Amino acid sequence: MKTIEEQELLTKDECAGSLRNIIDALYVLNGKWKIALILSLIQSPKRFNEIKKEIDGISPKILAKELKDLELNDFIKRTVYPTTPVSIIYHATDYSQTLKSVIHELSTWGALHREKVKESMRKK
Amino acid sequence: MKTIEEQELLTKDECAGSLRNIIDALYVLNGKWKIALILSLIQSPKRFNEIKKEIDGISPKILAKELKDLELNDFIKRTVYPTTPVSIIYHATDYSQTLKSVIHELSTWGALHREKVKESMRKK
DNA sequence: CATAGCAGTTTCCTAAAGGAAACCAGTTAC
DNA sequence: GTAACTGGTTTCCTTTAGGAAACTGCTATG
Repeated sequence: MKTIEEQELLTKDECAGSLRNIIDALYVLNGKWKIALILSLIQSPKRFNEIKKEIDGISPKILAKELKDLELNDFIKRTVYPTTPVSIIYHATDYSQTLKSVIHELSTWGALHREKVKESMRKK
Repeated sequence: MKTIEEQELLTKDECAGSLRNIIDALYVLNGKWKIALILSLIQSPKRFNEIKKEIDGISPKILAKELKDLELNDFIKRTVYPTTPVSIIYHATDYSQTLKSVIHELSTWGALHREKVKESMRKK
Protein backbone atom coordinates (compact mmCIF):
# COMPACT_ATOMS: atom_id res chain seq x y z
CA MET A 1 0.00 0.00 0.00
CA LYS A 2 1.19 3.50 -0.86
CA THR A 3 0.42 5.51 2.23
CA ILE A 4 2.61 8.54 1.55
CA GLU A 5 0.15 11.36 1.06
CA GLU A 6 -3.11 9.83 2.03
CA GLN A 7 -4.92 13.08 2.71
CA GLU A 8 -4.69 14.04 -0.92
CA LEU A 9 -5.65 10.70 -2.34
CA LEU A 10 -8.91 10.38 -0.51
CA THR A 11 -11.38 10.35 -3.37
CA LYS A 12 -10.06 7.40 -5.30
CA ASP A 13 -9.43 5.13 -2.34
CA GLU A 14 -12.50 6.27 -0.56
CA CYS A 15 -14.53 5.46 -3.60
CA ALA A 16 -13.22 1.92 -3.97
CA GLY A 17 -13.67 1.33 -0.26
CA SER A 18 -17.13 2.82 -0.25
CA LEU A 19 -18.04 0.62 -3.13
CA ARG A 20 -17.04 -2.53 -1.29
CA ASN A 21 -18.83 -1.34 1.82
CA ILE A 22 -21.99 -0.59 -0.05
CA ILE A 23 -21.97 -3.90 -1.88
CA ASP A 24 -21.50 -5.68 1.44
CA ALA A 25 -24.28 -3.66 3.04
CA LEU A 26 -26.73 -4.25 0.24
CA TYR A 27 -25.91 -7.92 0.24
CA VAL A 28 -27.54 -8.44 3.63
CA LEU A 29 -30.24 -5.79 3.23
CA ASN A 30 -31.41 -6.75 -0.25
CA GLY A 31 -34.91 -7.70 -1.24
CA LYS A 32 -38.27 -6.13 -0.88
CA TRP A 33 -38.95 -6.76 2.80
CA LYS A 34 -35.80 -6.83 4.95
CA ILE A 35 -35.56 -3.19 5.96
CA ALA A 36 -39.29 -2.96 6.42
CA LEU A 37 -39.23 -5.96 8.76
CA ILE A 38 -36.32 -4.61 10.76
CA LEU A 39 -38.08 -1.27 11.08
CA SER A 40 -41.26 -2.96 12.21
CA LEU A 41 -39.48 -4.97 14.88
CA ILE A 42 -37.42 -2.00 16.03
CA GLN A 43 -40.72 -0.32 16.69
CA SER A 44 -41.92 -3.19 18.87
CA PRO A 45 -41.48 -6.96 19.22
CA LYS A 46 -44.19 -8.93 17.48
CA ARG A 47 -45.50 -12.39 16.74
CA PHE A 48 -45.63 -13.98 13.31
CA ASN A 49 -49.20 -13.13 12.50
CA GLU A 50 -48.89 -9.63 13.90
CA ILE A 51 -46.05 -8.95 11.49
CA LYS A 52 -48.04 -10.47 8.68
CA LYS A 53 -50.89 -8.09 9.40
CA GLU A 54 -48.63 -5.07 9.68
CA ILE A 55 -46.52 -5.61 6.60
CA ASP A 56 -49.08 -5.39 3.89
CA GLY A 57 -48.93 -7.99 1.16
CA ILE A 58 -46.28 -10.32 2.49
CA SER A 59 -47.08 -14.02 2.16
CA PRO A 60 -46.39 -16.44 5.01
CA LYS A 61 -43.78 -18.24 2.95
CA ILE A 62 -41.80 -15.11 2.26
CA LEU A 63 -42.23 -13.87 5.81
CA ALA A 64 -40.89 -17.13 7.24
CA LYS A 65 -37.94 -17.04 4.86
CA GLU A 66 -37.08 -13.44 5.57
CA LEU A 67 -37.34 -13.91 9.33
CA LYS A 68 -34.96 -16.86 9.17
CA ASP A 69 -32.59 -14.83 7.10
CA LEU A 70 -32.69 -11.87 9.43
CA GLU A 71 -32.15 -14.11 12.42
CA LEU A 72 -29.13 -15.73 10.78
CA ASN A 73 -27.67 -12.28 10.25
CA ASP A 74 -28.35 -11.36 13.85
CA PHE A 75 -30.81 -8.58 13.16
CA ILE A 76 -33.67 -10.22 15.01
CA LYS A 77 -34.18 -12.87 17.65
CA ARG A 78 -36.90 -15.51 17.77
CA THR A 79 -37.94 -16.37 21.29
CA VAL A 80 -40.33 -19.11 22.32
CA TYR A 81 -42.19 -18.48 25.54
CA PRO A 82 -43.51 -21.62 27.24
CA THR A 83 -47.02 -20.39 27.71
CA THR A 84 -49.88 -22.65 26.71
CA PRO A 85 -49.91 -22.51 23.81
CA VAL A 86 -46.38 -21.29 23.22
CA SER A 87 -45.93 -17.68 22.19
CA ILE A 88 -43.28 -16.98 19.61
CA ILE A 89 -42.00 -13.45 19.70
CA TYR A 90 -39.65 -11.82 17.23
CA HIS A 91 -37.72 -8.79 18.35
CA ALA A 92 -34.97 -6.57 16.95
CA THR A 93 -31.50 -7.09 18.39
CA ASP A 94 -29.08 -4.37 19.43
CA TYR A 95 -27.37 -4.91 16.13
CA SER A 96 -30.49 -3.75 14.32
CA GLN A 97 -30.12 -0.46 16.15
CA THR A 98 -26.86 0.18 14.31
CA LEU A 99 -28.95 0.49 11.16
CA LYS A 100 -30.90 3.43 12.49
CA SER A 101 -28.95 6.15 10.71
CA VAL A 102 -29.01 4.21 7.46
CA ILE A 103 -32.75 3.81 7.80
CA HIS A 104 -33.12 7.46 8.67
CA GLU A 105 -31.13 8.68 5.67
CA LEU A 106 -32.88 6.29 3.35
CA SER A 107 -36.23 7.43 4.62
CA THR A 108 -35.37 11.11 4.29
CA TRP A 109 -34.10 10.60 0.79
CA GLY A 110 -37.12 8.47 -0.12
CA ALA A 111 -39.40 11.31 0.88
CA LEU A 112 -37.38 13.80 -1.15
CA HIS A 113 -37.41 11.46 -4.10
CA ARG A 114 -41.14 10.97 -4.01
CA GLU A 115 -41.63 14.73 -4.04
CA LYS A 116 -39.32 14.99 -7.01
CA VAL A 117 -41.17 12.29 -8.91
CA LYS A 118 -44.49 14.02 -8.26
CA GLU A 119 -42.98 17.30 -9.39
CA SER A 120 -41.70 15.89 -12.65
CA MET A 121 -45.03 14.21 -13.34
CA ARG A 122 -46.77 17.55 -12.95
CA LYS A 123 -44.53 19.05 -15.59
CA LYS A 124 -45.24 16.40 -18.19
CA MET B 1 -62.17 -11.08 17.80
CA LYS B 2 -62.16 -9.01 14.67
CA THR B 3 -63.07 -5.63 16.13
CA ILE B 4 -59.64 -5.15 17.69
CA GLU B 5 -57.92 -5.06 14.32
CA GLU B 6 -59.20 -1.66 13.37
CA GLN B 7 -57.74 0.15 16.36
CA GLU B 8 -54.32 -1.28 15.63
CA LEU B 9 -54.16 0.23 12.20
CA LEU B 10 -54.20 3.83 13.35
CA THR B 11 -51.31 3.89 15.79
CA LYS B 12 -48.33 3.59 13.49
CA ASP B 13 -48.12 6.68 11.32
CA GLU B 14 -44.44 7.26 11.81
CA CYS B 15 -43.49 3.75 10.96
CA ALA B 16 -45.76 3.60 7.95
CA GLY B 17 -44.32 6.85 6.63
CA SER B 18 -40.74 5.70 6.97
CA LEU B 19 -41.68 2.42 5.46
CA ARG B 20 -43.19 4.02 2.39
CA ASN B 21 -40.17 6.26 2.00
CA ILE B 22 -37.79 3.37 2.24
CA ILE B 23 -39.75 1.25 -0.20
CA ASP B 24 -39.80 4.16 -2.64
CA ALA B 25 -36.07 4.73 -2.20
CA LEU B 26 -35.17 1.09 -2.68
CA TYR B 27 -37.41 0.91 -5.69
CA VAL B 28 -35.11 3.15 -7.71
CA LEU B 29 -31.84 2.05 -6.10
CA ASN B 30 -32.37 -1.70 -6.27
CA GLY B 31 -30.13 -4.19 -7.97
CA LYS B 32 -26.51 -5.05 -7.79
CA TRP B 33 -25.01 -2.13 -9.69
CA LYS B 34 -27.02 1.10 -9.36
CA ILE B 35 -25.36 2.66 -6.35
CA ALA B 36 -21.94 1.55 -7.52
CA LEU B 37 -22.50 3.21 -10.88
CA ILE B 38 -23.76 6.42 -9.33
CA LEU B 39 -20.77 6.49 -7.03
CA SER B 40 -18.41 5.91 -9.93
CA LEU B 41 -19.91 8.74 -11.96
CA ILE B 42 -20.04 11.10 -8.99
CA GLN B 43 -16.31 10.61 -8.77
CA SER B 44 -15.79 11.57 -12.40
CA PRO B 45 -17.64 11.47 -15.74
CA LYS B 46 -16.74 8.47 -17.84
CA ARG B 47 -17.33 6.73 -21.13
CA PHE B 48 -19.00 3.35 -21.54
CA ASN B 49 -15.87 1.26 -21.71
CA GLU B 50 -14.20 3.18 -18.90
CA ILE B 51 -17.09 2.33 -16.62
CA LYS B 52 -16.98 -1.27 -17.78
CA LYS B 53 -13.32 -1.45 -16.81
CA GLU B 54 -13.86 0.21 -13.45
CA ILE B 55 -16.88 -1.73 -12.31
CA ASP B 56 -15.51 -5.20 -12.15
CA GLY B 57 -17.63 -7.98 -13.58
CA ILE B 58 -20.43 -6.02 -15.19
CA SER B 59 -21.42 -7.22 -18.66
CA PRO B 60 -22.11 -4.74 -21.47
CA LYS B 61 -25.74 -5.76 -21.60
CA ILE B 62 -26.32 -5.07 -17.94
CA LEU B 63 -24.28 -1.90 -18.04
CA ALA B 64 -26.32 -0.55 -20.95
CA LYS B 65 -29.55 -1.43 -19.19
CA GLU B 66 -28.54 0.10 -15.89
CA LEU B 67 -27.28 3.29 -17.53
CA LYS B 68 -30.60 3.71 -19.35
CA ASP B 69 -32.43 3.14 -16.11
CA LEU B 70 -30.33 5.65 -14.21
CA GLU B 71 -30.77 8.20 -16.94
CA LEU B 72 -34.53 7.77 -16.90
CA ASN B 73 -34.49 8.43 -13.18
CA ASP B 74 -32.35 11.51 -13.69
CA PHE B 75 -29.33 10.28 -11.79
CA ILE B 76 -27.00 10.49 -14.76
CA LYS B 77 -26.82 12.23 -18.12
CA ARG B 78 -25.61 10.78 -21.39
CA THR B 79 -23.95 13.37 -23.58
CA VAL B 80 -22.75 12.88 -27.13
CA TYR B 81 -19.87 15.12 -28.18
CA PRO B 82 -19.54 15.58 -31.95
CA THR B 83 -15.89 14.72 -32.15
CA THR B 84 -14.70 12.24 -34.77
CA PRO B 85 -15.57 9.67 -33.75
CA VAL B 86 -18.25 10.84 -31.35
CA SER B 87 -17.44 10.66 -27.64
CA ILE B 88 -20.23 9.55 -25.37
CA ILE B 89 -19.78 10.70 -21.82
CA TYR B 90 -21.89 9.71 -18.85
CA HIS B 91 -21.88 11.99 -15.84
CA ALA B 92 -23.72 12.23 -12.55
CA THR B 93 -26.41 14.90 -12.30
CA ASP B 94 -26.96 17.26 -9.39
CA TYR B 95 -29.71 14.95 -8.30
CA SER B 96 -27.18 12.18 -7.71
CA GLN B 97 -25.52 14.49 -5.21
CA THR B 98 -28.63 14.31 -3.02
CA LEU B 99 -27.77 10.66 -2.46
CA LYS B 100 -24.45 11.48 -0.84
CA SER B 101 -25.57 11.12 2.76
CA VAL B 102 -27.39 7.88 1.98
CA ILE B 103 -24.25 6.56 0.32
CA HIS B 104 -22.14 7.74 3.20
CA GLU B 105 -24.30 6.07 5.85
CA LEU B 106 -24.58 2.90 3.85
CA SER B 107 -20.84 2.81 3.40
CA THR B 108 -20.14 3.44 7.07
CA TRP B 109 -22.55 0.74 8.06
CA GLY B 110 -21.18 -1.65 5.46
CA ALA B 111 -17.71 -1.28 6.95
CA LEU B 112 -19.06 -1.89 10.45
CA HIS B 113 -20.96 -4.89 9.23
CA ARG B 114 -17.95 -6.44 7.54
CA GLU B 115 -15.98 -6.09 10.77
CA LYS B 116 -18.79 -7.76 12.63
CA VAL B 117 -18.96 -10.65 10.19
CA LYS B 118 -15.20 -11.18 10.47
CA GLU B 119 -15.50 -11.06 14.25
CA SER B 120 -18.21 -13.68 14.37
CA MET B 121 -16.30 -15.93 11.99
CA ARG B 122 -13.29 -15.80 14.27
CA LYS B 123 -15.44 -17.00 17.16
CA LYS B 124 -16.76 -20.03 15.31
C1' DC C 1 -6.28 -4.38 -46.05
C1' DA C 2 -6.27 -6.14 -41.27
C1' DT C 3 -6.81 -5.06 -36.74
C1' DA C 4 -8.47 -2.71 -32.80
C1' DG C 5 -11.43 0.23 -30.24
C1' DC C 6 -16.03 2.26 -29.32
C1' DA C 7 -20.80 1.72 -27.81
C1' DG C 8 -23.56 -0.93 -27.51
C1' DT C 9 -27.44 -5.08 -29.20
C1' DT C 10 -29.02 -9.79 -29.64
C1' DT C 11 -29.70 -14.40 -28.28
C1' DC C 12 -29.79 -17.85 -25.08
C1' DC C 13 -29.54 -19.32 -20.65
C1' DT C 14 -29.78 -20.07 -15.22
C1' DA C 15 -30.88 -18.68 -10.72
C1' DA C 16 -33.30 -16.27 -7.51
C1' DA C 17 -37.25 -13.57 -5.92
C1' DG C 18 -41.70 -13.51 -5.05
C1' DG C 19 -46.63 -14.83 -4.89
C1' DA C 20 -51.18 -17.80 -4.47
C1' DA C 21 -53.27 -21.49 -2.51
C1' DA C 22 -53.54 -25.43 0.00
C1' DC C 23 -52.20 -27.82 3.84
C1' DC C 24 -50.70 -29.22 8.71
C1' DA C 25 -50.45 -30.17 13.82
C1' DG C 26 -51.60 -28.40 18.01
C1' DT C 27 -54.79 -25.79 21.01
C1' DT C 28 -58.75 -23.56 22.58
C1' DA C 29 -63.21 -21.47 22.56
C1' DC C 30 -68.18 -22.36 21.48
C1' DG D 1 -67.60 -31.82 17.49
C1' DT D 2 -66.29 -28.13 14.91
C1' DA D 3 -64.61 -23.83 13.94
C1' DA D 4 -60.85 -20.74 14.46
C1' DC D 5 -56.26 -19.28 15.61
C1' DT D 6 -51.09 -20.05 15.76
C1' DG D 7 -46.81 -20.57 13.22
C1' DG D 8 -45.58 -21.92 9.86
C1' DT D 9 -44.55 -25.65 5.31
C1' DT D 10 -45.37 -27.35 0.66
C1' DT D 11 -46.35 -27.07 -4.09
C1' DC D 12 -46.68 -24.76 -8.19
C1' DC D 13 -46.12 -20.92 -10.78
C1' DT D 14 -44.44 -16.30 -13.04
C1' DT D 15 -41.33 -12.60 -13.16
C1' DT D 16 -37.03 -10.50 -12.82
C1' DA D 17 -32.10 -10.24 -12.49
C1' DG D 18 -28.15 -11.28 -14.29
C1' DG D 19 -24.51 -13.43 -17.12
C1' DA D 20 -21.81 -15.44 -21.44
C1' DA D 21 -20.90 -15.08 -25.98
C1' DA D 22 -21.45 -13.57 -30.33
C1' DC D 23 -22.28 -9.88 -33.26
C1' DT D 24 -23.03 -5.03 -35.35
C1' DG D 25 -21.79 -0.66 -37.64
C1' DC D 26 -18.60 2.73 -37.39
C1' DT D 27 -13.89 4.77 -37.37
C1' DA D 28 -9.06 5.14 -36.82
C1' DT D 29 -4.44 3.25 -36.96
C1' DG D 30 -0.53 0.64 -38.88
